[in-house]
Amino acid sequence: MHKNIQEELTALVRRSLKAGKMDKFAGEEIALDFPTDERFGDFTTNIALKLSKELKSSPRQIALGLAELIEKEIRNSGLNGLIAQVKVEGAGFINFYLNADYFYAQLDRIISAGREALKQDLGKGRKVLVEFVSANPTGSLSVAHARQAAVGDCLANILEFLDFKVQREYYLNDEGNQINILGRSVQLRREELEGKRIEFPENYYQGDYIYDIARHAQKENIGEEQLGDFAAGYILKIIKGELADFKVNFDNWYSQKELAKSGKVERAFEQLREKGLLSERDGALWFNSTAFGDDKDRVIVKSDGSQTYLAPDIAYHQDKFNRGFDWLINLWGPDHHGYINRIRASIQAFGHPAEALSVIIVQLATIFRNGEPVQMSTRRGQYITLREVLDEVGSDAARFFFLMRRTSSHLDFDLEVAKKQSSENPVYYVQYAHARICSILRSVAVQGQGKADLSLLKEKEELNLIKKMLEFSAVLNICLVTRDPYMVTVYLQELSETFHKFYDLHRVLGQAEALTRARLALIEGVKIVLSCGLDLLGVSQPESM
RNA sequence: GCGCCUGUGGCCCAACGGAUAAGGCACCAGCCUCCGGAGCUGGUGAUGCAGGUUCAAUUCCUGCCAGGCGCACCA
Repeated sequence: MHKNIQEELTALVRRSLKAGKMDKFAGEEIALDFPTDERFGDFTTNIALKLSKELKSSPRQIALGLAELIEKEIRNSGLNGLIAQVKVEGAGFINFYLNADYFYAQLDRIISAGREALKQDLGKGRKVLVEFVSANPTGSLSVAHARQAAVGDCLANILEFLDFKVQREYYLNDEGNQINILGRSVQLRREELEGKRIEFPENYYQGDYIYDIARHAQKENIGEEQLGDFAAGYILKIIKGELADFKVNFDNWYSQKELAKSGKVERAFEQLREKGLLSERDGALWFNSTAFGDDKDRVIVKSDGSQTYLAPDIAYHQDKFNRGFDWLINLWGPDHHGYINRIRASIQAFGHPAEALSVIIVQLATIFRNGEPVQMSTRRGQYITLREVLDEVGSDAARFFFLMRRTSSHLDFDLEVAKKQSSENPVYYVQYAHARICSILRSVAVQGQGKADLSLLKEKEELNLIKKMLEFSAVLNICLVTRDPYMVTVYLQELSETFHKFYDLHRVLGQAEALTRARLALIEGVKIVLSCGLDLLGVSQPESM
């Protein structure tokens, strides 16, 4: 019951508008929000402010009139016991104050149903493909990939929680120029190990791991032609290990090599040609992407007959749709942002709506140590790797930190702060709240006999805690709309803070039995929400620390 | 030159167009005979500049200033 109070209140306002002969505004979008401050009730609407111009009346006057109608509607509907008061405040906001019973009922729902109570069926089973990381198998994953992995995995978790059917995919660049260079790099190192004099080009892979691969190639007697594949396979195993330790699991690894073999690229070309979207100029084959708003047309087959990277990519994205996905989410680094328009043009060329592709540009993370940026240089193979971050701060802190800022913002990641086990470190702040709750629950010998009387929770801090818990669903909604999971980290810190404040002022144990039981139920509810949120982030929920 | 991201107290950073701009660090003053002090309470202190849209702008638009990144028949 009253699973979605926001919707009910929205309908209520709409009915009131009609009752006030303001039918023509009833179709208007009515925002019912959590107020910015607890003093402004439990829900608020700015509809009177919005209508004031058209109605040529002051917002306060409109609000007062509308509030009266709303109160009448409330008396006529079943919401009487739910809404305590409707007040016009500020410039003309209409604020709803709910009865505590509503909050007790909601808390009860969470305790009884657990995590299920927090789910929403917004996705309705829609199939969505989240493609992320997709790093070339030519070296260990960098911190840039790490952030993409954290964001992509967390976003996928949230979408799944909201009833989308999600597949996590890694596009594997397992052939082409980079793999050739990788193979030649290994070949040269192998010759070097055999005592030959070599000259190692600057654009070859410089890292020491190339020697390791060369040694294995020696031992296994790999032919020069197979070296690229061998090395890529070797590195792919390393990457998979790094991702596994980062708790990121892909459902599918999509091989570019197999895509090339499948004939799908040629088929995509044919279809584009039929649509008149290919042209030959200067000895090259171009995709007329300007037809769909791109700045300029793009080459897909170079004048030397070889394909550009765009060619398989067009076929790849078309294949995503052919596999039944109707929403594609791609996470790319900022260096790829110029690539968005041409890929979007390609999906439009095949008749898909532009919105079917969402590209999330994951800004870079700079690693700091004691406030000093740590220098990176991919050229020498000396970039900071995911592995190093994991070894130093662990998966929990790493995931939380990578998710702590808006994805479109640069992120400063201080290794020393992430290692600290103190209040400076938000991961511990949140996990500590969870562990504290578990600790209390542990010290209760007998639990759960008899139903808790939640109406005993009358303290401000107790009600604040319930209200905060109920915001969780709205937070996930924002994550969906903004396609950015970072709000979850902000929310979990707020919920933890609300809990710590409650804990400081009120004792759970040693109260009158009925009150203790009610407070145990309360913190059990907090535990469910905290645990759910941490789980969506991919961060563990320790029972003790 | 074009495009993208970012400018909020000494430092880091929040606010799906709303009400008195939220937290944290640092600094100052407090709180454990009591469920975990990895916690809590109080204090000082902020929206780069100039216009515009709006009942309302940190948020949207334009211009400028500053920082980061990208602009291939590379991947």
